[in-house]
Amino acid sequence: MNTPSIPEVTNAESEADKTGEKMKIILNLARDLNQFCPVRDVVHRISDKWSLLSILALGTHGTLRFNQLKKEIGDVSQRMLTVTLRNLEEDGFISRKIYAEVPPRVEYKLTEMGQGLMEQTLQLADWANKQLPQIIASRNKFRNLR
Amino acid sequence: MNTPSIPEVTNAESEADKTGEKMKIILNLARDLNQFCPVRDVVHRISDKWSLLSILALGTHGTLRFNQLKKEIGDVSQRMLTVTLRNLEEDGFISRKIYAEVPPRVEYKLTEMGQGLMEQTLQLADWANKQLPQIIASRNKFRNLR
DNA sequence: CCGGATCCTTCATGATACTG
DNA sequence: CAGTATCATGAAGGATCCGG
Repeated sequence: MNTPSIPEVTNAESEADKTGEKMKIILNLARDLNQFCPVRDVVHRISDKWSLLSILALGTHGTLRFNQLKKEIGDVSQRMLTVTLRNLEEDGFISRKIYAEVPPRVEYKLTEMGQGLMEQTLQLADWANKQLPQIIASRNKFRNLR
Repeated sequence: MNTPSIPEVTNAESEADKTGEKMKIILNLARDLNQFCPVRDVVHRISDKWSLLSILALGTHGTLRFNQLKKEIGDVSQRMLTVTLRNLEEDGFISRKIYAEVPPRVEYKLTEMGQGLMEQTLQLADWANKQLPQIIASRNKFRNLR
């Protein structure tokens, strides 16, 4: 029905104000390491080796079967792709549809929330790309000082 | 019954376009696992156990000495905090100023890029918070189906 | 006070073999 | 085709001791 679009928060001026608010929230949430921390949780989910690639592949192609996805990603083992997909499914980022056929067929696609996650990730990616030269420079500088 | 607010489709087309562009970029970058991948790199940097908390603590307090930072975070070991700070420093997210005194004093603070990283993280955190109920619901549902 | 060096534990990843 | 089961391994995290 509705493709999740990004709300108009990305204003440079109001961002400073909102940053303060957000900071309080995340600080409280991040501090309680023993409790449920959504931020750490989401970061952890996308930080493993294959989740991002899986999400991006599904985001690009819409719907993929297991082996299509495997081929698309390339060097992922069967086991790790299964694990990755289960985790993403568990959190509701992808949906899994099983067809009772012979041979079996299973189709994966992003849920609406999964698309939201992808967009968040793309924003971060966008930022990361812009910082890339500076990061590389910083690393080289750091190396030379040691 | 508070579903996370999904904005209406205001400018779905331009957003979709932008997303498509970004996707191509990140896909190419993410695919070359052997090469340098800024996205994976940044995600990896903030996904370890203490980086986020360190960044947030410094973002909140501006400048902190080592033990202040350690106390602020709470349950981090001396070693891991050192490692974390070195990594963040290496990439240029924090700066480290050493005072040649006895006893030694070292002050840490976010660089400009570090503040940018924090803001990116806060945006992700904001999104994660909104999705939290849905994620929890999905997990419970998943558990019950097994 | 800050942090390097060492050793140890735990967990994610992966190679391989097997199954409905 | 799409998994599950088992075993091996390497990296991350952590405890502890040492040093400037």
